Amino acid sequence: MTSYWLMKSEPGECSVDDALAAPNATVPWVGVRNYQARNFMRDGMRVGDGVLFYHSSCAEPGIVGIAQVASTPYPDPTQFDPTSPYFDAKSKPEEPRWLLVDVQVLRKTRNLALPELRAHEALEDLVVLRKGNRLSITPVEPQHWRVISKLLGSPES
DNA sequence: GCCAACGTTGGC
DNA sequence: GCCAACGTTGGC
Repeated sequence: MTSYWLMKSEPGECSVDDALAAPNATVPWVGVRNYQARNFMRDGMRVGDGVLFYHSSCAEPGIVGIAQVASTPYPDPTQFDPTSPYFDAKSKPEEPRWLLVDVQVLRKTRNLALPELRAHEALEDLVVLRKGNRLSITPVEPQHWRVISKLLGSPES
């Protein structure tokens, strides 16, 4: 059973264009340091799950691409790198605290920005639209995925 | 820069 | 376990 997710990335860190430029349009989703978000990657995601690629902390936050989960979970290497902003001194290689998955961009879309998302009643309960939501990874209900796919103009399941 | 909302930390 | 203080996220 395929699940769907929304994953936030700051375009200054890794934009959808950056991801597209990577080999196989695939990037390791480094830097998640929130347990709930980590647990979604560790326990919830399967290879092939649908991903909405979202730009956050930028001029026009919104959904900018369709992607998929492209690996099973594995340790985020940046947690062991003292020069990385994501370094976590309390995490040991024999017991990694932070896991990630690879994400492959399938296609770039127009920017389906927040005001447009909010304008659709069918997306009222989309987790990322909920007030105070700060989670960088949130599950997406199948009906929300369908609505968003349609808005993005894809021949989508 | 502001601020609401939430997560984490640490004293007790 | 409680909770105040603090830090972070992220839209505006």
